Amino acid sequence: MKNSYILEFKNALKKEDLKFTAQRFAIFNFLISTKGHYDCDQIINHLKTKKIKVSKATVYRTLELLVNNNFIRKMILDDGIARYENKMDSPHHDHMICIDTGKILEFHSAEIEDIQESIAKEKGYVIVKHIHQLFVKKIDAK
Amino acid sequence: MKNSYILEFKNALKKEDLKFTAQRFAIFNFLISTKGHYDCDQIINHLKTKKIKVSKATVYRTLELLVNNNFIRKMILDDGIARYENKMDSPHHDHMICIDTGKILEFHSAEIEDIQESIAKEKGYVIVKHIHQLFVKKIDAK
DNA sequence: CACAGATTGAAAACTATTTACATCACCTGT
DNA sequence: ACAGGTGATGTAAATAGTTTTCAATCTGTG
Repeated sequence: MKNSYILEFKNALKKEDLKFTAQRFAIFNFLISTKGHYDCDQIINHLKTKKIKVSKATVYRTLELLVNNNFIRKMILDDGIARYENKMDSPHHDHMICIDTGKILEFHSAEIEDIQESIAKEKGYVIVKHIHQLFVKKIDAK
Repeated sequence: MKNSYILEFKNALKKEDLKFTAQRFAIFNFLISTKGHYDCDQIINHLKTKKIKVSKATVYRTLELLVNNNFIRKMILDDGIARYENKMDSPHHDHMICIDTGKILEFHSAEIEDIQESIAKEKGYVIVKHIHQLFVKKIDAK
């Protein structure tokens, strides 16, 4: 992880008059150093393997903080469970989820985004955010 | 509601060896006669105004039945709450949700669907289903 | 280095949904 | 019409993810 990220994190905390704590940093550090998509339990388990114990409450509180400060992105699949992913190194994208393996791939289409925009505009709206998830399976799987 | 729909419903029940009951029909009838998007509580409340009392458990059980038989469509917004809508008279579409009013509009773009397909194909997948929701607000709202 | 106030962890509270189970209703054969 | 068996319903408890409460602990500042 780039050193500047830690600074950005500390600045974001300072801006909101929040304290830099070991728990907050551990969660930030894990998500910012990976490209995966994790839910709350996976984050706790990962930290546990690193001998870092953080409570569920703190994880959720920190995740909300990181989302609000644009360090990470929250996505809710249709199982209703929230996953979180690094947003700092990754430009906007949407997701393909393999229904057999659970594997999550990313995709992006400027074309789709443009069409979306014009559809909203046509009805007198602007898009604030969007969710676009493709649930897929391998072509060769029978 | 077209009479043939009732027949289709009865046939679907028969096919699964399920009984035609007042509760099942009330829920089916409400959703099939409307164009809106409703969650479980809204459905129960609506039926209550018609003096029909149905338990939450039965509503969920019936909704699952109706989804499986393609009478209705289930959509989960990112608040994690499931909404259900008539699928019989409505071709496939996606949703725009106004973040200020909660109003749900429908949209469809064959162009987007085509691009989606080719994106999935490119990675060796086929799309089984997809979720595409635009969270929007009125252009003139400040 | 002390202290006010923020943060944490544990457990309880919440919310939507699902399940267990006893009761009730429907369908069939008589 | 009636009895019996099976499926359906309602109530309440169980789940599961997430949020909140609150006492104990830690942090940044003076």
